[in-house]
Order: sequence, then structure tokens, then C-alpha cells
Amino acid sequence: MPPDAARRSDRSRRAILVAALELLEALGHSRLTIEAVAARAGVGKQTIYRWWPSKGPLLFDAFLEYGPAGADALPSGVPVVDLKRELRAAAEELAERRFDQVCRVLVHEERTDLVTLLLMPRRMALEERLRTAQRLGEVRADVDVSAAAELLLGPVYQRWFLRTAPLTGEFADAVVDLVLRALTG
Amino acid sequence: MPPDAARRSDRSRRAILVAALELLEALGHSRLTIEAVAARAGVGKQTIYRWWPSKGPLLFDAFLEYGPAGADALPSGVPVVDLKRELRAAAEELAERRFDQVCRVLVHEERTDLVTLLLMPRRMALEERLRTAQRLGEVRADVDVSAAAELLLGPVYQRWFLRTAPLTGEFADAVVDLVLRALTG
Amino acid sequence: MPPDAARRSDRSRRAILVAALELLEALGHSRLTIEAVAARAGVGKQTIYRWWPSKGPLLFDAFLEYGPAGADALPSGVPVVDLKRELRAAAEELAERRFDQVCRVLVHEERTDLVTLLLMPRRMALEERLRTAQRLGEVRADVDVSAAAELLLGPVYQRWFLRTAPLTGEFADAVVDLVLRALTG
Amino acid sequence: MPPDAARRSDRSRRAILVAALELLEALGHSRLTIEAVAARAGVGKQTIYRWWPSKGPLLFDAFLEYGPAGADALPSGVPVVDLKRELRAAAEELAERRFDQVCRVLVHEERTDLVTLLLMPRRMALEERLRTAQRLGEVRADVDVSAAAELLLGPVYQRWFLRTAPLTGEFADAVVDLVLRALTG
DNA sequence: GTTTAAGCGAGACGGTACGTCTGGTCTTGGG
DNA sequence: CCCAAGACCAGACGTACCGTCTCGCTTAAAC
Repeated sequence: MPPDAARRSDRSRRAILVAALELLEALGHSRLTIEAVAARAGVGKQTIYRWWPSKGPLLFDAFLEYGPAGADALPSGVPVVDLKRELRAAAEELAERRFDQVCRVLVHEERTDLVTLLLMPRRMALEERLRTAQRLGEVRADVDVSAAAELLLGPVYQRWFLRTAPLTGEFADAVVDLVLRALTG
Repeated sequence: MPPDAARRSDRSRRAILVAALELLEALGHSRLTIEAVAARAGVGKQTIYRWWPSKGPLLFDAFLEYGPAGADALPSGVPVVDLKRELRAAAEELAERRFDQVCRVLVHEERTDLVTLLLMPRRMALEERLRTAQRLGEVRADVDVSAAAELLLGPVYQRWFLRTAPLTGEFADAVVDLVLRALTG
Repeated sequence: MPPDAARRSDRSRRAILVAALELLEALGHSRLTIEAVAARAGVGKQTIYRWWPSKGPLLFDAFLEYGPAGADALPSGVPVVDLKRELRAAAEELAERRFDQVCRVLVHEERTDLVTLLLMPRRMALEERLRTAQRLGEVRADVDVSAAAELLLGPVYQRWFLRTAPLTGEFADAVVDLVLRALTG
Repeated sequence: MPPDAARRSDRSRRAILVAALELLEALGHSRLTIEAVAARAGVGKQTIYRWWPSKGPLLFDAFLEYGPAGADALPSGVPVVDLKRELRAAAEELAERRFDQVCRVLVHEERTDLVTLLLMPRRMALEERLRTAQRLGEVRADVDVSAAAELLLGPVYQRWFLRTAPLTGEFADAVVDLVLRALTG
């Protein structure tokens, strides 16, 4: 039977999540071991295995709880500016070591549900900006917002994941400019 | 000092590469072990470690040598048709188990140089089609072919490694249609 | 830090010792591997390495625990008879495969302290008989019992480890007869 | 078929024997590997395996060829003095590292024929002294010279092989004194 | 207030694979 | 055809982690 969450030690839980993130940053995803997390957290291995099935979900929780706040600037109302801001923010997020490594663990474990969850807020915000742009007539009305978001994020994700080229703000801007040409009347 | 490549046993080399691919297909990248490859190839483990540092480069070589031939159809000369063909081919390649698994091992081992190498031929072909289109005036002369290729491939690669949605031919076509709008006069 | 002996699994410990002796008997000391002992005992290799540094001490413990009982006959009180009995017993012990093989492993690993420990009981018994003989006046009072024991055991041990000649009971008797001439008035 | 001894390279042979003894002295018998001998001798491994079946015979040859000369003093004619000289010489020989290690390899490989060959000269000399003593009436005529030699050497070999106690000249003398009591009228 | 019964730190356990080392054989090119 | 060199197959070595298990010990709810 599953463990009783009510009696769970919050002290241990937090120690584990913090230790996981610290080690992830220090060692990278492939050298991170559950054993080391337990040792650094001063916790029995079983306490980790009791609450998480593997590294992936553990790091996911760790990131959710101790990851960066991500307080975004308010939209300016100018579509092209806001879209660029949003895509640059996405690129910067991916460049952060913790975020990057967590995502890579999740991709490696094929936990796409969790990766998606992690990437979703950014995507929702981007779609919101696209809808605004649509309302203002800067994007054609027949454009599928979801497809458009994929078009914008695709090149960014690719550069991140495959590291084919540096993931700069200028690149993000260029993508926005190019894609916008496809979306305008 | 490094081993003497001139005296290398080609018989063993081929047996190892074949065994690696077979086991990769049967077990997937996470269950594939060097030990099993050696056993199936009828080879000492040392013979693998002598020539490859880890699973990643081993599978890379295996795929290069015994991967699919990739005999592509001749270009039709109609840019939109050829671009769609090319992007569909890229998507189909990624969907193939062997290719997928090899790439994932390489990403996990942080050997993105090799992933890039693996993906490069497709990209080169795509850029060639774009240049043809440019010559025919279907793509503006000022468009950066490399950036355009990234725009086309980005969404496809994203769906592949994040598995956020099925990687169909229709999707590839849609990407081409959308991006072409950005690239035409 | 060293492992916690209190939490040691006695089941595993016994299984390992038994397996070690069985394999020693079946294979001889040079073909005996830790790996095989672990497999036969149904135990992880680490459980052996955790508690023993090498084959030598492992086999030593195994022999101490599961070696022959050594229930010796009561002394008859006749010195020459008891000395012969004792030396014959020593010779027979050395002829036993398990004992022989354990000693050879220990000598090879330069653990002569343990060999000595293994041979000590026999020697103590022999010295006891010599003291009795001394009390009865069959051995001169000024004889060093320890040196005398060495004189008796030396030829036996020599034949054992050099295998220069068969180690028979008659030989042991002859040694006793000869040495006694040196020890009597 | 066996290799053709006539075409054997004497240069290699000597280099191997010297290297073997040097490494034996440096590493001890259990850490000595054929591989290291070949490397140090600048010789292919096969050249060793072609001419010697294992470490034992190799070291035996090495010792015979490059071991100490052992030019012994002339006998004094006084039996007890000569016997003591002889047994002390035996003890000193065994104390020498090279001799010791070669013997141990041979004992470990159960090549008692070769050990015997190595120890035989000493034993022959000792028996010669015993026969002289017998001729001079210091040893009874009915004493079996061979058995007597065994009685003398046994304790010495034992202390050497098992290292139960230091193998001093005094000890050798004491053995002679004690045993002589058994051999005189 | 005691008594349970869980979670907990600790770490031993049976396993699996690692990457290294050595043994003994086979192959290649040079002399 | 011997030799140096060293690649080869084979398989044991000792280590690192895996995920499970068992120990006492808190510790908080249920009695």
C-alpha cells in the first residue's frame, strides 16, 4: 500500500529537494545518483524511493519548489516587442543550468508529461501574446495560434537541446521577425 | 599510447557494430550494455574499450555504417514539393527507432557534436532545396538559407524529442506552408 | 568507515563460507574465484568484499568454522605412543585437501600469521605430550619443549609442502623414534 | 610442433631471464606477471610462452643462470663444525630474497621437481658431511643418512616457509646439536 | 498517558554493469 | 621461421549504484 502522506517528514522532503538541485548543478544530470542525494540530504535512500519513482520526478519537484521565481515584465502592448521579450525569456530560461539539466533528465526518462508541464507556462504566455497580436490585426485571423507558437519555439528548443549553435537573444529576435512575416496578412 | 589502427581486426569491428545496433533495437538505449554487445559480437570487452570510449561514439559509428541507406528521390524541381518531401523525410528518419535511440544516447552523453553530424546531411539537403527555391524566385533573395532551414527543422525536432505531439507528414507539410509564407516576397 | 558487524547477515556469512570450502575442494586454490563463491552462495560480490579482504582470510574463516572437528583420541599415557599418534594426526591433517589448499592460499598471499594460527592447535597438543613425557622422565628435563616440537614437526611439514616424498604414518613414527633418541637421557 | 631451439635468440632468452629476476626481487612472486617480464625484457609475450610453460620454470632457469655462485668453504673435517656450517649455509640461502621467491613460486605451482632440484645440492652436501661423520664414528653406523638429513633440514625449511620464527644461525646450530644426540651411539 | 504503527536514518543485502587487468593465443611485418 | 609488437578472446578483478530489505529510533495519532 502507498505510504501515508500525512505523516511525511517535511524536513526530509525539503532537504532532499535542495540536495538534488545542488548536486544536479555540481555534477550534471548523468553523474547525479540517488545515493549521493540521500547522503547529502542526510536521509535514508528509502525515504527517497518511498516518495519518488526516479530521478526525473524528483528533480521536477525540486525545480518547481526551488527553481527561479520568473517574475516577468508586464506586456508593453506592442506585439512584436512582447513576442520578442517572451521568446528571449524562453531562451534565457533554457540557458539556466538547473532548468536545462532537469529538462534533460526528463527527456532521457521519456517523461514528456513533466517536460511539457515545465515548458507550458512559457508557451501559454507566448500564445497569449499571439492572440493579442491577432486581436490587434498584426497576425492574420486564420492563423492557428498553437501552430504559430510551435513555429516560434521550435528553433529555440532545437538550439537548446542539440546545442547546434549558441542560443542568443539576437537569434530569438530573428526567429520572431521571420515567423511574423508568415503570420501577417 | 593509442592502439595501432593498422592492425585492427575488421572482422571484430564489424561484428561489434552489428551487435550494437541489433541490441539497441531490441533493448533500447538504457538497457543496452557494453557487456552484452561484447558477448553477442563474440568479442572481448577490451576490444570495444580499446576503440571506443563509450556507448555513444560506438553507436554513432554503428549507425553511420549500418544505418539506413537514405536513397532519396530525385528533386522534382517544384520547390514547395521538394521542401515538403525533404522535411517529411527528416521526420520519418527521426521516427525510426534506431536513429532515435542513437541520438538519445548521444544527447545523454553530451556528445552533441555527433548528433549534429548525424543530422547534418538532412539539413544540407534541405538548404540545397532552399537555394534552388531562391534561384527560382520562390524564396526572397535576402533570406538567410541557414536560418530558414532552422525554422523548418526546429518544430520537427521539437516534436521528436519532446514528443509533445505526433510527428506526422501532415505536420511537416504544414510547417513548410507556414514558413514559406515568411520566405516569399 | 568499516561496516557495522552487528547488522551482518549470518545467513549470508555461512552460505559464503560453505560455498568457499566446496569450491576449494572442487577446483583447487588457483581456480577458485570470489565471483564463483558469490554466485554459489547466492550472494552479491560486495557482501564478500565487505567482510573479507581476499581469498586467504575468507578460506581461513571457512576452514575454522567448517573444517574437520578434530576429535582426538585420549592420550594413552605412554609417551612414545602418544607422540606418534599426535604426529600422525598432524600428517593426516596436512594430507587433507581442504586443509592443504587453505594453507597454500595463505602462504601465497603471505599471510603466514594465519597459517601459524591454523597449525597452532596441533603444535600445542604435541608440546603437551612432550611435557608429559618430560614429567615421566622419558624426555630429559633440560630439553626445550618448543624446540623439540619444531624438530618433530619440521620433517613432516617439509614433506607436506615440498612433496619430496609421501607423507605416511610410518614416516611420522620414524621421526618420533629418531628424535626421541635426542631427547632421552 | 615444438619450436626450433637451434634458431632461438639467445639475446632474448637472456633479457627475459634477467628481467624476470629483477621483477621478482622488486615485486615479489605474487605480483610478478609474464606481461611485465615481456615488457621489461623488450620481448613479445609469445617469446616467453614459446619457451616456458609458466612463471615457475622461467624463474627456475633464471635463478640457475643468474643466481648466486655459492662457492662453499672447504670442509674442516670436524663433523659437528661442518654440519653446522652446512645447515647455516642452507638457512642463509633460503633467507636470500631471490632464492626464497623462486622457491615459493615453484611450491605454489606444485613444481616440486624443480624445487627439489634447487634444494638438492645443499642436501647432497649435508648428506656427504653426515657420511663423513659416520665414517669417523660420530654418527652411528645404522643411521639412515637420508632420513638424518631430513631431520636436520626439516625444522629449517619449516621456519623459512611458514616464517613461524626467525631463521637464524643459532637456530641451525641448535638443530644440529639436538639431532646429533639422536645420531650418536 | 500510554500504546501502537508509521516514517525515518542508516546501511547491509542481492544484483548488474562498469572499466581494468592479466592470461594465453593469434596475427602481422621485419630480419 | 624466429622475433617484437601488440591485438585478440576470455573472464576475474574490485567498485559503484541500483532498488529492496531490515534494523532501532523517533514521533504523532489512536486509544
